[in-house]
Amino acid sequence: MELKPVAERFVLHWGEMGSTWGVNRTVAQVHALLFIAGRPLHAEEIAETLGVARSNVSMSLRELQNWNLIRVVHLLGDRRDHFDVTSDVWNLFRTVVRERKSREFNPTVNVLRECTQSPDFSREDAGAQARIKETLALMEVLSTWADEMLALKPETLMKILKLGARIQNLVAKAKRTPKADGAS
Amino acid sequence: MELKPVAERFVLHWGEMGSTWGVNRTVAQVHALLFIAGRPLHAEEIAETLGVARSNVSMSLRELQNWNLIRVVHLLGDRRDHFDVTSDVWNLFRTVVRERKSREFNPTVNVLRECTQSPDFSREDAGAQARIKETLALMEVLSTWADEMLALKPETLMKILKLGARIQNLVAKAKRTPKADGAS
DNA sequence: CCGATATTTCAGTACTTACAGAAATTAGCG
DNA sequence: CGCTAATTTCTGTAAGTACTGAAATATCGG
Repeated sequence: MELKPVAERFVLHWGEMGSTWGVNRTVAQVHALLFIAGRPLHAEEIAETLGVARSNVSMSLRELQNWNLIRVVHLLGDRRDHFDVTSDVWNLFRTVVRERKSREFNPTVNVLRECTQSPDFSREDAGAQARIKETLALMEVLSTWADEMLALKPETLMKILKLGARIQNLVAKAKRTPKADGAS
Repeated sequence: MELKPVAERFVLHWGEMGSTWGVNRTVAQVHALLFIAGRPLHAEEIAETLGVARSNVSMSLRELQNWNLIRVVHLLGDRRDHFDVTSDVWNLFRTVVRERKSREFNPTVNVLRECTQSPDFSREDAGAQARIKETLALMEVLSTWADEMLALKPETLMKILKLGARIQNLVAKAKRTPKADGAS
């Protein structure tokens, strides 16, 4: 497949960002290619288009599957696996956030919990104890909040995002008239 | 400086997470050590405690300064630079989010903008054009939202976080009675 | 069940990044 | 202005990661 100029730019940029996003260049490029192609591609076609080894594509596809970003599909009369990525950016966004949370956030919450529950915890300096507790408390609030936001319908979430900082007015109002927050 | 068991666990864990957070092990360990110590440390003390080369600490401290996570302080009668990290977890959180946004998010927003404005953009498949535009639109909404949230006072932000998914009730109510969202 | 095609695994190599130790530079102090 | 302590920069090496090409395995059609 020949990429048109903007598609090529997109794929190359996605690849460059990969390292800051925690995946390698090829993985990010494969993802970008599938996203821009808008139809399922087979490994051979991906390898040719990106100019990387077939085996490298195989590994990258597996990695993308671990991220829940792609799925295998089959076309009638074609034995080859084809790979499809969601073209819904909301879905993409939510999957990435969910995965990164579980890789970059949850492990630390767990360790901090273990730290505070350890019999050795009381032997630490008072200040250190306090900072660990505060860190854990903030992370737990953020974790719960993120899970709840991820569970909302995209339209609802979008409304909240677009409201932006004006949200504070609603929160302030809710405080004055507690009934306003309803029950969940 | 001898680390007590929980502090050691904390520092080692922070170091292990470093790679998923986009910094190397030593950088994350130095940060963890300063955070847990709760007082400014000089490079020599850091190197000894962590068991790494003095020069490595120097590079790591520079990196942490690039992240706006530490600052140099001086003690009376001591020529050496001492390094202090904010012990306020809210500050830490906001700095990290701000920095990661500017490294992992903003560059892509810029490239996508350039893509859509390129004269070659119209030559792409209609579907590809649409997906790039949608991606850009979502990222711009998220970007604005994040900047606004980062600008709020911690107490306000905390209230919003604690409200969690119940926020949608306020948003729904605001829609029914538009005055409720006030003006900003 | 055989042959052809598709896919995965593996071993070696190239590339990148992290690190130590030495050398060079900077900054205070007498 | 020279001496000493502190810090940074530099160079080589080690460790880690990504990638290729080949070999092994699996899958499907006939």
